[in-house]
Amino acid sequence: MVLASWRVNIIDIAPRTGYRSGEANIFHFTQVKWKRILPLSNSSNLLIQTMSAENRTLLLPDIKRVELERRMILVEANAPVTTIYFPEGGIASIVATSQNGEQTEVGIFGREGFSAASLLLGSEQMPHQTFMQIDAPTALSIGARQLHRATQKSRTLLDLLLRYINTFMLQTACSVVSNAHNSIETRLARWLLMCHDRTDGDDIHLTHEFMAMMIAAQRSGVTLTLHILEGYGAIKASRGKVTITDRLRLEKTAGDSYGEPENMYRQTIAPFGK
Amino acid sequence: MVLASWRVNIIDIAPRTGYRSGEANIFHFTQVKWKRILPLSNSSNLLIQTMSAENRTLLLPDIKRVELERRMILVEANAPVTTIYFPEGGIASIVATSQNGEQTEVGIFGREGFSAASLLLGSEQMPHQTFMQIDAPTALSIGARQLHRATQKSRTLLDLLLRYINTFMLQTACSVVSNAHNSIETRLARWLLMCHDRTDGDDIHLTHEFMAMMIAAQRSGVTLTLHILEGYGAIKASRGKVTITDRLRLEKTAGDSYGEPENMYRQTIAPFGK
DNA sequence: TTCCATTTGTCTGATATCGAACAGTTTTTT
DNA sequence: AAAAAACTGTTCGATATCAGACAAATGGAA
Repeated sequence: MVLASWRVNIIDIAPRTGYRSGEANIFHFTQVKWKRILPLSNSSNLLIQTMSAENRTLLLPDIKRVELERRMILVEANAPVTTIYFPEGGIASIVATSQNGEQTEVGIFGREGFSAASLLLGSEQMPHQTFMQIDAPTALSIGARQLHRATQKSRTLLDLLLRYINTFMLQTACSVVSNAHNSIETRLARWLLMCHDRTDGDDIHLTHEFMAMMIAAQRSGVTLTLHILEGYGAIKASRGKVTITDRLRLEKTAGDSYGEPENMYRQTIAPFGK
Repeated sequence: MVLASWRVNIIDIAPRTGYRSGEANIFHFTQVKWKRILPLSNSSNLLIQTMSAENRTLLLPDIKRVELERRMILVEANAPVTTIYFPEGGIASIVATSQNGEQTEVGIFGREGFSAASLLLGSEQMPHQTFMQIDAPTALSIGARQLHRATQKSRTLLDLLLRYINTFMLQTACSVVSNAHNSIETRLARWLLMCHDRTDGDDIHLTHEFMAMMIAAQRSGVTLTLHILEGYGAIKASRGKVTITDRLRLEKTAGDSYGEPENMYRQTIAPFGK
């Protein structure tokens, strides 16, 4: 059973439910906590940071600051989006579910992006689910309708968000290439780098099972590959956690599968990553 | 050597050059012929067809009708786009080239779309190349600057084109999934269906080598798989040509890897496909 | 017609990854 | 503290696909 907690923001009522690997849909909702609003200009979401003061002022009345915990669903598949989130940390994952229950990641975003981007491309719903993979300390949330209205009032706001969508499209395109040609080792290195860019510090809290889904591989293959990367001295793996110890070594392993979307983000939006 | 014929429209000066398989970049330019302008409302490009008469009027002064022949490059990788094409037939392919020279298709479009869509997302250049895979009888062309200006004047025009971009993003996302989990057989079936949707009749003129690149497989694997599909009675293959004889059978083979973007196009833009 | 580039058919062994299993370890729940 | 659940380490045979080769067939060019 999956509760649609994303429909409304709820204060401390939803006990964190466990999940079983192997179930068709393992991502259950979890709680959403309200936080007081700080000045938007202090937001660590890069898009909020980058936009003009006027655009921030335009959004301000409709924005709330919330906490996004692990496994919370931000966008339900095939259901209208009501709330948009601009994470101020953490990592969200967009996944497609096949008829046989297989889940495949088609993209990730963190404080450099926002959820349900395709709303701005005119579609209220998509066949993909978006959920938090790693806690966001906080995120700014705004009603879908309110955001939509703001982008109609301000063309510069729309343009900024569209530029982000462009980098996200490029990320997806790179995943097409990576899934087509790269080894598990390369894919995992690329993916760890993408997570590293979006987190503070060098620790990534995730299980092998999760990573397996993200890079479209077997769980046992991930365990094996993590050992190889550990052999290079690039990472250190422990239960539920991977620590990046030598980023350059990891970049070497990822080769040209990593970097294009990140560079485009830097060129067209704002400084990003490590 | 790749000549940048896409920079200007040229009348009958460029002899069609041959190509050798195995070269780093096998796609050479070919000729562009001018055609007289017919009323835009008669265009078989679905976006042009679908937009309001006002939006067509807005574009009209800047539009030319041209022929796009096989292997012509519509968008050069990492170079500013100057001309946008709305095909009235044929198929264009967007490919990424890795450092080792491997080419991977990240998407296709025909008369349902237009080239260099990311222009509207604010980027003048992308690391991908777009070229004609199958002749377009004709296409409507317009300067990048002119199109950009038109979308700033008309929000409804922009919205229509953004809706198309959304379906294209979904197509790319489906390719991520397909490359991750589907067999060559499934991938090829999906890809043939996508081509079938965009062509008149049931013949698709392409070599196995091309198809191999498109679905990220070996050429010999494609030959083998075509025989399997032929065994089902789904297609008939001959030199340089695949004929779809049983589309339903092909859809069965493709399973749920095919259909999502096509359905979204139908729901949000216009009738499409077969 | 003859020639030659292109395309297809068909092998081969090599190998990365799958898919599944099970034991051992750590964490959470009761 | 005991029990259950979750996670990791490791193995192993099966297999889809790779990667490369070469001959045969086709079609356009000379």
